Amino acid sequence: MRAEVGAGHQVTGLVDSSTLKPLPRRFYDRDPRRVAPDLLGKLLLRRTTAGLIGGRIVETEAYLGENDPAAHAAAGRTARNEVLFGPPGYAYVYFIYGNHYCLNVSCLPEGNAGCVLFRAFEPLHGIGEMSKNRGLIELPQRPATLRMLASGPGRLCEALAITRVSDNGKDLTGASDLFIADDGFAAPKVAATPRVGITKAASERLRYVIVGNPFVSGKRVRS
DNA sequence: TTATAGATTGCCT
DNA sequence: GGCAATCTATAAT
Repeated sequence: MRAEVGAGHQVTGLVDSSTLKPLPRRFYDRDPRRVAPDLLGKLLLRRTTAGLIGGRIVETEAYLGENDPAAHAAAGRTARNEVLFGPPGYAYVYFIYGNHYCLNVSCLPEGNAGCVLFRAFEPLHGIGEMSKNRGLIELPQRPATLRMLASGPGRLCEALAITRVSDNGKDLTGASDLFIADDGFAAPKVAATPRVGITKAASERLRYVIVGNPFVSGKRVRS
């Protein structure tokens, strides 16, 4: 039997949003292989006119910059990826497969193009608003349908209404509407697995998940 | 200028 | 489990 959703995960409950402050820039001024696992358990949030929406990050991937063949930065600096080469803590949003956006945060100092891809979060705030953004008519009640909100990088962006035009280059550490916060929750157990959906450097274990969390994308988490 | 692969998702069998 | 959708960046003519 699968554990009840939320049990063991929504430990801290819903924190007063006014107390949540963005993680500082220095958090991102490190190797993405450290930033990515450290982001697990943090909150990815957006302030909207309908209130606070988002949830707890449960899955991330590290991309290492120009020397990582799977990274967008591998081709060098272009108009598309220039945010990656800038200072840490900024949103890099790109459009993929003609259908979906993906959200990353730049890491390391200016000139270094490392980043972390956000792949999934556990919905906590604004379930109704995020359902609307995802085009879901009825509010999800069961784990299986709650997973449809933000388990996967494309779904995650749609749930938060993230697009390249509106969010690429946005400072995630400042007073912008999009930010990442620490509410004190600590991920019980973290695992590193191969990255998803890539063909180059596919054997590198640079995908990080909260072990056993039902909101991780894909079918099953390897431990 | 044309071709192709892509850090995905959802619908079909 | 297979594959179409749909568009963009980049490689190939």
